Amino acid sequence: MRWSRYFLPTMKDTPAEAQIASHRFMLRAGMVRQNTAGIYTWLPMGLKVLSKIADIVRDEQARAGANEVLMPTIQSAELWQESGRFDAYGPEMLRFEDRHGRTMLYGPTNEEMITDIFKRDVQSYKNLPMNLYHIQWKFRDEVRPRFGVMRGREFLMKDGYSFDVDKEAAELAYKKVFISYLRTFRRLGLTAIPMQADTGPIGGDLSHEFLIQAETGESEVFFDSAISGDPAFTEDLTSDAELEAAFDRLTSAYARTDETHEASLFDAEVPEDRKVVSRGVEVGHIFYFGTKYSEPLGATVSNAGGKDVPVHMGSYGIGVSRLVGGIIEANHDDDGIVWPAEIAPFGVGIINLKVDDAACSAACDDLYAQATAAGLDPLLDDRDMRPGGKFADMELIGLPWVITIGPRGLKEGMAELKNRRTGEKHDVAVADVLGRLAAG
RNA sequence: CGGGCUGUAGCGCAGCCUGGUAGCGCGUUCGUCUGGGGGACGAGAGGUCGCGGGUUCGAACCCCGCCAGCCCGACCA
Repeated sequence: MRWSRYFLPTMKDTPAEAQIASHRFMLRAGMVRQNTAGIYTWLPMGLKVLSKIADIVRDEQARAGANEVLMPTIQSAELWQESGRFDAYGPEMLRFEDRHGRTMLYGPTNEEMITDIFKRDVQSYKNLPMNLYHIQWKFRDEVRPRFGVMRGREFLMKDGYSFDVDKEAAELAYKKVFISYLRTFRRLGLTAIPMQADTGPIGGDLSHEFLIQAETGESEVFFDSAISGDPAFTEDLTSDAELEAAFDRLTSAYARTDETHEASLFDAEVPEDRKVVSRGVEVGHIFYFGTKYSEPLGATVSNAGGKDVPVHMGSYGIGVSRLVGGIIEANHDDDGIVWPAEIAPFGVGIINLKVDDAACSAACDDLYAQATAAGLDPLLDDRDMRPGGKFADMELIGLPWVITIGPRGLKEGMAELKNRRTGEKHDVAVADVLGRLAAG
């Protein structure tokens, strides 16, 4: 992409409303614009990152055996009245009427709807286990939206739902998702620590939240530092036995948010030098809730004995749009964002220091073509601007690598290659720069 | 939803107290000089001063009402 043809409006000043780093940088780097409290438009570069995150989530859902569907944002109130949640869910749920006077709502979650979908077409345990998910916009009318996309009212979420014939099978499904989340977050460049959670308005009796550490996190977190060294964070587990063992290790160690924290237990279970007290951003939340929805909504299957039983369900959320902010919270410096490679909006930035110098522009165009051919997805800054602004903008948007070409170095056939994260700079022959980049 | 604050050009802000020609920096347009970390000079464009009402000869400014946004708290993926 050539910057001159890309809608990437950067800002030098920080809008007054942005308080935290991720919000500031997302506005300054031209990723989002706020429309009204807690509701944002995603501009091209922000959307690109959002899509990359969603694609990684999809990829990992597929690996875990889940099927993607797409349910609507707008729901009828009827199913919610059947489940009893229409009255139980507070004013956070946006309700309204259509022209016929039917009560509608903008879905804050989809348990009822997926249960209804399921029950129409699945009648036998032979079709189980089943895990269906979608990635869809949700709306929760938060009293006080803040922190940009980290706590908006409209947000993109992956929500998945598992269906099993009994509690034992359902718990295995839960554990599989638990482990798959570790891998998903790892690919996003994050260590998300699973913590024992309250089950909240979704309901149920087994629940974990996944939190990444960040100064600006909304929850206070307490955990045993030994957890983050567990091999389950870095290794892939294949057998059910390995998976269950990892689940047991991770869930038996102390890791709680302020909601469930018990100081006496923390003191008793965790040696002083392994105690971590910090803040975290919740990026995932999983629940096992048994037959809470299948019973009232009549979602039953025939079991092996020929008897109809309500399905055991779990639901599994990942805050996709929130992750964009969360990843920036965990990956930035004073100058801007520092993207993890896999979700960086472009693989490399190329700065043309002097666009009206024919040789310089030719060298940049050539390098741009090569980088494109190599699948690096480069962003070429071909704007007629002074160097200072270009450097500052490039740091702000945080691409992992930046190649700078200017007339001065070009006389010697040299370009500069800079690593955004480490700040290391090297003068490299233009002909070798992509090879050097590939070598790390 | 309690408490506090703010709405003036795309962004950041001054002006309001003490009513009288709407300003500054950045950005933006054109030109010239520039060109390795947000440059200089010159010339422009851009504003129903959040909305409605009131007071007044006259309101960005004073008064009343409303709306929106932000911060702290409670709440939340």
